[in-house]
Amino acid sequence: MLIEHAVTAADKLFYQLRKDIVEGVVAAGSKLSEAELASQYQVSRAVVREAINRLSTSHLIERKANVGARVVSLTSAGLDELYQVRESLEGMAARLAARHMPVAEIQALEALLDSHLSKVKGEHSYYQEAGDVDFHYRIVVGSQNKQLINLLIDGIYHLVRMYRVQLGMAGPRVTTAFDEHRNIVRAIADRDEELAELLMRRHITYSKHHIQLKLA
Amino acid sequence: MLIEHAVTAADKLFYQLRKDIVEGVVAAGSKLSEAELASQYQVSRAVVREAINRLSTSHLIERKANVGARVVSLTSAGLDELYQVRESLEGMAARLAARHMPVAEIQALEALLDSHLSKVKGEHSYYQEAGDVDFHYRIVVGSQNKQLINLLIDGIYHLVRMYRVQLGMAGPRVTTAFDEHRNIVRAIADRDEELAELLMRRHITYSKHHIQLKLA
DNA sequence: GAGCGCTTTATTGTCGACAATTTATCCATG
DNA sequence: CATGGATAAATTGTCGACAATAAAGCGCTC
Repeated sequence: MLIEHAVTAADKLFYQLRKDIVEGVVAAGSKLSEAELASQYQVSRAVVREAINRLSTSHLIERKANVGARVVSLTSAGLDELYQVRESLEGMAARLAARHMPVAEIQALEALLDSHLSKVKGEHSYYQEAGDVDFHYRIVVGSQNKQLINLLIDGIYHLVRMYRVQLGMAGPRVTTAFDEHRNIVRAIADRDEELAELLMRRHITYSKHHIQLKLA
Repeated sequence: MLIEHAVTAADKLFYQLRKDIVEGVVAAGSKLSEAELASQYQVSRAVVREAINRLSTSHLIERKANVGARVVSLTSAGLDELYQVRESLEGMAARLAARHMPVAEIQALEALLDSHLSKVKGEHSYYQEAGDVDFHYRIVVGSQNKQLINLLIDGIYHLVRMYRVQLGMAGPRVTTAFDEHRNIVRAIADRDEELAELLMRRHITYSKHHIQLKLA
């Protein structure tokens, strides 16, 4: 997983807030008061404002002039829209990864799946969280399209995680998702662009249905 | 075209800077000095910083901590990456527009093309600028996917325009693009999702090739 | 003369205070 | 009692000054 090093105070608060929002520590739909956050985190309002501004890049908040910022709400329609975009972009990422991903990175990805396999047998919890994120993350990077990488990694991924974390994602899907990952990597290793995109889109569709069960 | 009403001082500066960057008044690759901009536009550094932060959402600048912000540079590779993403997203927008766009909006879009047709015969300049932007804009809105709308309208569209404006876009393409628009609208009116996406993707590919001639 | 380290300069980051705007409260009026 | 408007409170927007960091300039050493 990528390590984002916080150099400035606004960085730290931004990462902290993003984490808290994704994990629901700061509730969805709640208002972000600048003064409140400033005293709570012991920083000036300037850094709070900067952190909030950056959160809007991740589509985690909505800001209105002279009114303030609110954490986005999680809705069924919102999940649909998000996953439509995600399917399109990540499908393309898988296609481009099949075209451009260096063999070294592909082998590393296969090794990652191997390490996941052993862990899946024991504890189910690890895999579906960090493991799945890491898997998708590597494929996106493998696409070698900076525009796409930014859009997904800095953008909608966090909102995706927010839906997944807060609406839960347990059950038998853990292991079936693993097989889907296997097949996607195989398609990439075979440089089969069509299949890689198809499998990735299908994988994401399954994932959406799984989340929607909780939402409906 | 959507009217973005500037309510705060940071809004105004943001829109102004975005316009200046897209049109090349502020050169691509140049550094954005906070102090310089503050005195130049007669505002405090706080609003300059806020405006610059928002520009990064549009992918028009790159910011490094403790160093500053630079306007992005226009490269051939960057154009490729941008248009790969654009093709994917706008292709999907056309597909969703064919599925969801209200008939009233479709008729308005057809009327818009009619009005363009008459103007194309006389002066070529109008159509390719505002006309084309307006056309794509309406289809994206017609998709009725907020996530997608934000990504395109507030995001990569401005970078797309930056490439087009600064690398030029003259020549015989003006009229052929008009026919492509016609066919896309027809597919949407026919609710033919597959064809709408296909034609949109092709349309964007043509557009890219046309720009690349200037860049190579 | 080239390269390294220190000092100086310039630029960004952070802070607290004030201004402008919105929201809440309260009183008057029908 | 509901409603509307004026006032008061709270919140965001903007400002100028100071702190921290990075870049530039300078002298020293080899």
